[in-house]
Amino acid sequence: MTAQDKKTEEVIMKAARNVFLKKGYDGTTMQEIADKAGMNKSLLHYYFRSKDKLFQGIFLDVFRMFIPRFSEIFMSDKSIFEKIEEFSDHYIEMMIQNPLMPSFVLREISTNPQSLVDAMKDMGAKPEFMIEAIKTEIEKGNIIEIDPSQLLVNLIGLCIFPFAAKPLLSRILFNNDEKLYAKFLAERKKEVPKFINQSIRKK
Amino acid sequence: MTAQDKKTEEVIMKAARNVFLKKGYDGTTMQEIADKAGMNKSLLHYYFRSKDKLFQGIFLDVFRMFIPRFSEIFMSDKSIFEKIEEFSDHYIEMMIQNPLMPSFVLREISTNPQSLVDAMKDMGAKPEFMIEAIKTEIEKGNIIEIDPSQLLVNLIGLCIFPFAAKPLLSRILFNNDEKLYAKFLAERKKEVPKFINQSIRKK
DNA sequence: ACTTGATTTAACCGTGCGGTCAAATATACA
DNA sequence: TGTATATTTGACCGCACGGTTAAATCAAGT
Repeated sequence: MTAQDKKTEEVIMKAARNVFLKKGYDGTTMQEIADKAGMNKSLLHYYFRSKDKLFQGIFLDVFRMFIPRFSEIFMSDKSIFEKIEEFSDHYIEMMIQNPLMPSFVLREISTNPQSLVDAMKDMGAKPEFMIEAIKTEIEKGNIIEIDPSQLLVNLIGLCIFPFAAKPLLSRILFNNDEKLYAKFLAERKKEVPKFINQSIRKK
Repeated sequence: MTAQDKKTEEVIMKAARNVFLKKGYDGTTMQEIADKAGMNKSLLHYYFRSKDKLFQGIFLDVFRMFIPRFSEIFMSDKSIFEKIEEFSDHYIEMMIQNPLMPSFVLREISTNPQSLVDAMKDMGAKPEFMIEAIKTEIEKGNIIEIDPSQLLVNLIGLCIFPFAAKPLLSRILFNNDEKLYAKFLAERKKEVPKFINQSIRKK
């Protein structure tokens, strides 16, 4: 009962996640999810009351993958350079494993951004920690003077952007050669922190 | 006749652009465009045969704004540092004027990326020029060794990302204070090239 | 075996979508 | 002014959407 219950629910969630990730909320129909899950459309409404409820669950799940190590990495006692290396490595690898996530999140954040920010805070992701960590490093003279918000956005942007713009970039840069683009992304795990640290390290 | 014609067509285009930019292709209905344009829904089909045709026109128009100065900037005989400054300044300013463009383009590129790349090439945007320009600078020893593709993606990403992620970033960093976020974006016009040039300049 | 409650199905509902069409109106020219 | 042509409208179509419901099926306890 409960076992079968969990299983059905998970089958639905998995199918819904795939379709929502690919097509976004508006582009997805309950029928398509039901087909992919191999069951009747009514069953989706039996387990999740509405398309909206189903989506909220999926979206929070996906978004949650972004959050947890955010603060953790920045609260360690390692150097800022190592933190940036760890951050880049961890998040780029995660997005290599889940390449549709960035576009999906960027696409859907405009719908209800506030609830997302609230969810973030509930999960314990406090960006102030990161801002503070950067500020401290500047005061200690370990890195050059820079607006911490600018640096933080640089770091996040450099990691996420190549995934969000993949359909264009892979064609423009590599004639749509998947292998080459995968290699390009993998190299960014080292390239991004190198690029940043070169910029902020005192000469 | 032609004058009124142009006017109606432009009214439609403008309304369509606004709605499409905000809600994307799937989230937009012909009825809403007609309402915003203050006319009958059938008139949209009279001027543009279908939702798809109307969208294609809008999208190419919007996308075209991104392209023209792309190659131009990189083909001048200025230094690579100045090119990066010009690029950042021009494109960030353009996105400040059209803040919905980045999310819109990123959202819709997955639908038919190839036709976009073709359109780009038709417009004379040859990314190879930029890649070559960077390669030359490396060979001349003006900047450090770096994969030109990586540097190019860094530049573009640093410019675009803060616009694509605005709903989240403005809340996380500035408690959703529009004025503060506008200031943050304006500062990036100087901050991005400074950040990049610091990283690639030989010590 | 029978009953009870949870799960799954098929048939259906109202709504809003993109799109069509014939009639009405405005425009231009003779 | 009359007529042909371009523009604009309102009524309508078929369809697929999200969602509901009542009946069928399944699982478990007695």
